[in-house]
Amino acid sequence: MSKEKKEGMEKVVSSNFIDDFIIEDLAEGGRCEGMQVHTRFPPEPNGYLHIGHAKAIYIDFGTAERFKGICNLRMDDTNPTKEDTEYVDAIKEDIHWLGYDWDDRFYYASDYFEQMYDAAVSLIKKGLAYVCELTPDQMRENRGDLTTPAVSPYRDRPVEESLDLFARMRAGEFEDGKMTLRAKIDLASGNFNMRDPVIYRINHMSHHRTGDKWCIYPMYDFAHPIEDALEHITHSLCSLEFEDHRPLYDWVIANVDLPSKPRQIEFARLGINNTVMSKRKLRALVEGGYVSGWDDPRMPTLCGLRRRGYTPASIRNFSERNGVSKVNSTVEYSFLEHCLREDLNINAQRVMGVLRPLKLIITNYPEGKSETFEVENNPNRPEDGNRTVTFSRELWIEADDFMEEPVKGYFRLFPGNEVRLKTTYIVRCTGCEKDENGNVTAVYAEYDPESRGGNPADGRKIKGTIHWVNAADALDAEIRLYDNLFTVPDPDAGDFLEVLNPDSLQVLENAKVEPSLASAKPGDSFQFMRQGYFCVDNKDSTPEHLVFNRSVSLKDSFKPKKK
RNA sequence: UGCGGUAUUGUGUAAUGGUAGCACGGCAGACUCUGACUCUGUUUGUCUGGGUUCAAAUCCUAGUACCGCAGCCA
Repeated sequence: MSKEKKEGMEKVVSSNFIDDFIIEDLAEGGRCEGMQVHTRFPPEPNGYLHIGHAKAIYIDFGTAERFKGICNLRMDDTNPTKEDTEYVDAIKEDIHWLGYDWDDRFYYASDYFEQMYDAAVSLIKKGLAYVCELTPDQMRENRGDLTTPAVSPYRDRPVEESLDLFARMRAGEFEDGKMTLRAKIDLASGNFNMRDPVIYRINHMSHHRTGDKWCIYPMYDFAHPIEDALEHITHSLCSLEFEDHRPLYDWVIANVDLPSKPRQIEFARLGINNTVMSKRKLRALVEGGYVSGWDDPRMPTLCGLRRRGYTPASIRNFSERNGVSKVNSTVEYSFLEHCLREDLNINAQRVMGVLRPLKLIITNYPEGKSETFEVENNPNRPEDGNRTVTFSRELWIEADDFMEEPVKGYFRLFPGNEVRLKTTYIVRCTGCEKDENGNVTAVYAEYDPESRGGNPADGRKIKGTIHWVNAADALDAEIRLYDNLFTVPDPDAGDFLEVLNPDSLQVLENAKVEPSLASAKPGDSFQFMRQGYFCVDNKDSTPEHLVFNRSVSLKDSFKPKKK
């Protein structure tokens, strides 16, 4: 769906309700006629970004992009008790990785503490703010309820007195929790955010950037509109739970002298099934040792998804195709996987890797002989060229590509059946060898020398093609297979730790992969033919000990039919 | 009981008074040196009841359900 903006403007593709509002605002006589759209992404530096943030990033940066506007990156660091500088770089890295950039517009809310203080003073002078001495407990008791108004005995404190107390709050004369600065709005409002909200609190704690310069800090509701206005943000996009805060946002904009008047628009945040997204729960997974860290490949964090093998394009597509609305919704995890497969199918090089190796011995192929074949790297991109694979008498094949007694519909290797070994020869299974427990230890086959290149001389149809690696020069590899972290679609419904999937990680120590993978770099993605997409682990893989993560399996429509 | 939101197929999202469409999933088939990819077909939907209109997902009205809000968090 595309929509025409007013005369002279570019076409906006992929319109949503936010775009519609902006189009209105930009129109003749609109709120920001003639202005450049200016948004911001304002994370609090208190944790790692996750796939839910990717949606917000897509909306903030993407909306600006569609309107040929700009988007700032701003650390919303108004609460020193929760924030740390360690997260700042990780946040920047993740945003850049996704493919977005803020040029030189990187800011901190703490850059504006002085202006915010002045703004607070101006409110006091206007009689629109007062110093309140209710303790946190007392304030809770006096908040009233749904139908009963709140009360504060300090509401009518003279301006001069509030001015004096506020200055002394800043000077550090009072201990934490002793007093607050409150906006004087409406103690009887049905919207609790308007019942004289606290806009400054005392907190004697070092801030990660301003150190000990301040011992009073502005609250989000007071700080955010000021940050937005000072940066000339035209549209402040945030998630639905701030809808109730918009009247307060607008109140601050209306009552503080500011250089611009931003508009807040709220959208629904992203939910995905079979995982959790709250910072608190992700932290519990890390700190409880249920995962190896914030970048564990099972985590929905951006660093986890990156390590898992997710590409920036797949996540951007996922975000874009989910759309933007005000409906709380939960997207199926399989859609994220689809977006990854779609990208990697086009771009990932094909290789052969055997996850659970089983020896195949071609009894009529001469011992000591070997020959080479050229294989295309990616059938979707001929320009990616070919590579060479070596074939000889002993190969590794996938254990489940052989069944001594085939199920109905099975057309891989079983005694008497013919199968093609990818790009090389057709072989007919002649039997297998078993140990004393009945486990198959090797499979025997005879090859058809006339089928070099994969096609039989007489034109007979061969249904199955299986992948293999040459035993003589195969590389050992560790392969990590991942499954959902949780066994239920909605782990948030109850105690999420109760429904952890005990089998979310499976390690295969003895995989065999083709020698071309020796030069693979950390993070490189490949399609292991007939298996799935795998990437070189960006932490644990070394040339001596290759480690691959399965990013996502290939779809598999084979269902053994029970007769 | 107050305030603010939201309801379109299994899931997500379009349609802004004029054929309810798209994507994912599912099912069936074609193709195939990946049981992949690709292609084709197919299934299922406007929260409910009234009303306005030639025509309603859309407007009006009365309900219902769900989500969020009573931090000195963001």
